[in-house]
Amino acid sequence: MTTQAVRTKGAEPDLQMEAPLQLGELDHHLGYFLRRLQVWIFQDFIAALKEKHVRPAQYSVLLVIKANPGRSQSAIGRRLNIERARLARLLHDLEKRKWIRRRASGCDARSHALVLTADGERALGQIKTLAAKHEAKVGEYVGQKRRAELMRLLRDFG
Amino acid sequence: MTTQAVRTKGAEPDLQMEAPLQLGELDHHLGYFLRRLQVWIFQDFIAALKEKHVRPAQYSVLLVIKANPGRSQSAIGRRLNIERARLARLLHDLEKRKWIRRRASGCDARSHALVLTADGERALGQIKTLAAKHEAKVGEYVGQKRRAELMRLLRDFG
DNA sequence: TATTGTTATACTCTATAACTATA
DNA sequence: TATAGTTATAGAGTATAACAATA
Repeated sequence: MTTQAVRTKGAEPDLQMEAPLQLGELDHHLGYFLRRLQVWIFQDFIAALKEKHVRPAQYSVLLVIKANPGRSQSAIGRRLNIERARLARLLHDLEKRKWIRRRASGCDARSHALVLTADGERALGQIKTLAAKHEAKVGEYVGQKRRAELMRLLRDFG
Repeated sequence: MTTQAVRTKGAEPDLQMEAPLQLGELDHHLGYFLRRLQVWIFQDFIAALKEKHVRPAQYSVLLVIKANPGRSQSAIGRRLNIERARLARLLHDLEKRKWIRRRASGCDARSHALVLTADGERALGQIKTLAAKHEAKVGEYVGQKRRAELMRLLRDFG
């Protein structure tokens, strides 16, 4: 930290400072900046939900099942852009916790109708409380006005 | 796709339509929407750079080394938020391709001074051309105006 | 033939810990 | 003691392919 010091004209000789690193062309890539904020938010979410052992993808699946009870795995997967192989394992885990049930579809013997169990509803209630606290922290970090603008600009891609 | 049909009042009886899935509370989480667009952009980037076998993280490291020749691994890692263990392996791979060199630092025997090789400069030139085409596609997908607004709102977090 | 869901494999990325050599 | 870099391991996410059952 003290090597390769850069002396700026007016700076104290003893105060050795590193030149800040430039981003180069990275500065013109939207994906880079999206990624940086997304990672910060997901890390905060994971920390906030750690006690419940719920990851972002699991949370999103629980919410979409609650909002659309009885729908099939393929429908959920299409909505959230989760690959069916991955969703199968994710749901297997949620079923082991007794948070969801896969019922017979009735219309199509190939597909399952996904629903939350009573346990799942209860757990999701607690999870939502933690997620709301997390989202409040996001608002502080990003700024309420900027958060609202980002939501408006990004909503079309969800 | 034809089961669990929902008949809307004025719709043709034969045209069976699925009700679109609701997002539930997910609709109020900035992280979800950020993630959806970020994933789209990264998938497009990976496809665009497939022939060069360059992943987003590798690209970002190459650009930052070029913009800041001679800096240490820890400096690069801090700037891009890449963990030092992961960066060590990433650089090992770039070194195998002869795109970068780790020189002795001169000031601190523990650290390496990272620089691009002539091969690396050449490769990066071609890579940048592909990345620019990709970024143009991002502009089309997102909309030029929206892209500019997002850049402005997100730049602080990069 | 196409779709739903399952299992399996491989690769990337992330998170840790343990280790060395230097500071 | 702390930092720079390396190696190893485990977990999550992603991308495939192959398969059985059903449409």
